[in-house]
Amino acid sequence: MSIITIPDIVVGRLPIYLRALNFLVAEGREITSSQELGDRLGISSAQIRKDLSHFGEFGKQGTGYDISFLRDQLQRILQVDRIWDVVLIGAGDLGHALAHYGGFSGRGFRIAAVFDSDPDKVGQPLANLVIQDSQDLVDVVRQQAIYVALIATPASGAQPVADALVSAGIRAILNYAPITLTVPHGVRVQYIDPVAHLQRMTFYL
Amino acid sequence: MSIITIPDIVVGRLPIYLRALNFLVAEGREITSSQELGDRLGISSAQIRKDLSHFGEFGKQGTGYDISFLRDQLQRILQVDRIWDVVLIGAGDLGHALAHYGGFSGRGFRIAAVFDSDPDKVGQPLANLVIQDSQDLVDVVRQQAIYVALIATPASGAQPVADALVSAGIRAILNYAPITLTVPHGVRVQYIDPVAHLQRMTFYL
DNA sequence: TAGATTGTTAATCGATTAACAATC
DNA sequence: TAGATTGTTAATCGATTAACAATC
Repeated sequence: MSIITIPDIVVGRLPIYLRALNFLVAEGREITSSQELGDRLGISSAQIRKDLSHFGEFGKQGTGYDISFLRDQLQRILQVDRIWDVVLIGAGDLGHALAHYGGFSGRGFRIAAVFDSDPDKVGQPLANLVIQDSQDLVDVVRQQAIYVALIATPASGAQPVADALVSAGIRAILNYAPITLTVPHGVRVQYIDPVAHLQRMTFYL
Repeated sequence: MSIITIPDIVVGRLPIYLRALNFLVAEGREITSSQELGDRLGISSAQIRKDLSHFGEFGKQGTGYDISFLRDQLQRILQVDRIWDVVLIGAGDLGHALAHYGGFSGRGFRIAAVFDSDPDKVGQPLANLVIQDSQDLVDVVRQQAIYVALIATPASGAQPVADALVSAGIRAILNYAPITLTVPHGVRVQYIDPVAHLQRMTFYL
């Protein structure tokens, strides 16, 4: 038996390729090349071809890639040729910004429920939703069969929320709280910490 | 002549180490080890020791690391033992969330100016600032000697804004717009695209 | 001292790139 | 056909890990 695994670093570049292809589609372009794509993204053309070769043959020698076709293929590979319901925990400023963000739909995601533990917020409307009580988080996530979560709570609440999410069946967490989460094997976590990104740059200034 | 360069991937982990050390300080802890730090972060102890060894010797054999001391050293290395003024462009939902975010101060940053191109927003207060006209962006950034920027505009505006920022002397850009920016050598860019992070995880679901 | 943990070396592992045959 | 660009191989490059002497 042979298990073929795709390097995670390759998976991480696919959304960037997809984003660029959508941009090219919006520009009205029909054909591109690994060279052009690489120039735009600051990635070598060889790397793009190698990355794509893990999944199949999507181009034509001498011509390049049909942009719409390659986009469809990447959407399929990343499983965003469907819409994923997402649960949002935390209805503070960041939660509000995420709830109003127009960029999820069209790229495979929809915020389907919002939770907060503040009694003053529970019951209030947020975008097209109503803020629910965090006490009901596990039940609702389980019942609605939601597998993707955004954590937008203060750092102190993030680990307990993550534990609850995992027990409710969540499989992917995007964590905005500036803390490293501990989750069981099989649950994926990505982090967004703007300060960490800034600090990575000030090193060079 | 020999140029010793630190791998960027190492620089990228330092803010994670720093964050964990601050967490340990908050817990009242005084000493830690590469083993404990690695367990918390999901990183091997060897990697942590190797990363730190690029910058000096910060530990004691048999004992480990003095948490406060190592934190101070990392702050110095990352140059966040000072406060960097940051300019924020875009006063939409995300801009509001960033302006109100309490996590910048204490980690080396302070939003010092906010800009938007919408005449209805210019002049309005936002957190402890007043939204300024994007037309004045270059002048203000230059005069206040700001080197770090947050782009929180729609995708369509991000590249022109980046061009203006570069001409104003900005050296580090954290870009929330879902688009790859083209900037001159010497200007650093980091990206935050929540959808890209989510797509990287749905691949595995 | 005995036990523990660092800093560093060398080996391993994995990712990137250069190059080119295949072919549109 | 001539020119262009893919997909793939092999070489290079770089990052991670295992192991251990040094030493607190």
